[in-house]
Amino acid sequence: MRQKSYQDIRALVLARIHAQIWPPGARIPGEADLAAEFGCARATVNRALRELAEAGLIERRRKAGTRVAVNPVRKATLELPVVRLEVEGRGETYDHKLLLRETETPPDHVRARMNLPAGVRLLHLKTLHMADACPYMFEDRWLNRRTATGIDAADLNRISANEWLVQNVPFSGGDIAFFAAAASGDEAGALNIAPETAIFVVERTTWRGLDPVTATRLAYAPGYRMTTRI
Amino acid sequence: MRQKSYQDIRALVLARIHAQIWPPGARIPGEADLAAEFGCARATVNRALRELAEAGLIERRRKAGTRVAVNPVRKATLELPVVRLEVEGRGETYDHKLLLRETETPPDHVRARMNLPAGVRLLHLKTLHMADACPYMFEDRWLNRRTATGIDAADLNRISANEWLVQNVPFSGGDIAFFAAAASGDEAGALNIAPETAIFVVERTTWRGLDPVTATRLAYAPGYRMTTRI
DNA sequence: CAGGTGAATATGTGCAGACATAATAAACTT
DNA sequence: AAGTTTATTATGTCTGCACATATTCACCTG
Repeated sequence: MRQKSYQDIRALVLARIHAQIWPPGARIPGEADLAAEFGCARATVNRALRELAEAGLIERRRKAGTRVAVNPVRKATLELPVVRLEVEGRGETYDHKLLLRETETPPDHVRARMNLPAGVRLLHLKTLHMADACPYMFEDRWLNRRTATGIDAADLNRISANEWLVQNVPFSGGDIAFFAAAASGDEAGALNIAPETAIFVVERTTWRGLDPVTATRLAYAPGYRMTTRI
Repeated sequence: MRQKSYQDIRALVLARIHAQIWPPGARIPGEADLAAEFGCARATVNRALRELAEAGLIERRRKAGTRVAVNPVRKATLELPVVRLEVEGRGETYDHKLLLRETETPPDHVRARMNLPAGVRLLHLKTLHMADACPYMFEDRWLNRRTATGIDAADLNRISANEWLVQNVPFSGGDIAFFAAAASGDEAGALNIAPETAIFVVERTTWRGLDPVTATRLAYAPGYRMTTRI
């Protein structure tokens, strides 16, 4: 290891933390010191430490220095791909059925989530996503035509609303919630399971600036596991 | 905005993507060009674009250049703090009860998750975590004494195993799964709910190098929502 | 025309130096 | 002694330059 990369430095620092040479809470040498010790530029040390800080393993503050995190808040990154790619990524064939497409007045909890005034009418979609011809996920979506312009011209039997949106309506942010619920009659019927079965639910609201784009409730068929590594 | 920071550049590029000046799939100018246009160093542009790439909004390849992602795989980062901090962070008072502490032979599925040979005996812990004196989460944990050395000396009535581990056994990685399940008798009893109620479950296995440290199943009380923003 | 080869090019990373900024510690004042 | 100002210091970031590396594309060759 003649020339040291920032990844090498990161690994070296991580090793010392794991070996408890620098135990939790301890202050580690400054960037300049480490650069001198490892024989590289301070910028290189900086990048290594910055990444470790982003991962929650160390805490950095100006003047105060860098210390090993006492309660390392592990950050898990979940990838939220388009459903089709998620299914195809596992080698299964994807398909979807549009079950409902109506303009309706949304229930209050949806209206509240989207921060819209009373009386608005939204496009309501219900879609069943399938993997290898088996029910995979039931999607209940409310769409704001003001931000999702062009949705009425889309052929949602060919391309799912999910996919149409990511490709056509760039959004700036969103809220996501994951929880467990007992399957509603609607969901049980679509997924072909008994009502009240425990299912994994994802609720997502996306925004374009301050304007809501869409609010969705994704009900996954029993057995679904969302996984990641840290 | 006399001097431009990498955050400014990032925002400028993001704005062009949102405004569809650079639509999905389009190739954007090279770093050198952008640096010239924005009047900053290439390194600054590089950092801005690197962060956007990490967020999944653009895709970069050497020689091929940078293009706007067609299917932006949104990455949600979940913070997984120690239970106590999660509860206290919401202004509730935390408490926990150690319900079981035995050395036992783990069931096969646990043994498989931890990649351990048949016949091993592990420390088995059951803990009920509470928020404002109400059952909050039931934790079923199996611990490997080889990696979690010192656990037998810990006073797990004062500090939860969860917290003892993060502070004493640095781990190098782990697998996490989130899913919904019907509450088992054990879980229903501890959480004081009806059996078969839909609950949110997190299963985590952590490793130190190639050696397993612990395998846990966290069963959250009904109503629990794991949330984040993207 | 198939297939290999090498030049061209965009990103990836390293370095040294400089200044900016935040937070602490020390000095000073009232 | 308490509060305020000032100096110090470690991290944060920018610049300009250099070289590394992965691809692509054009070209050559059989």
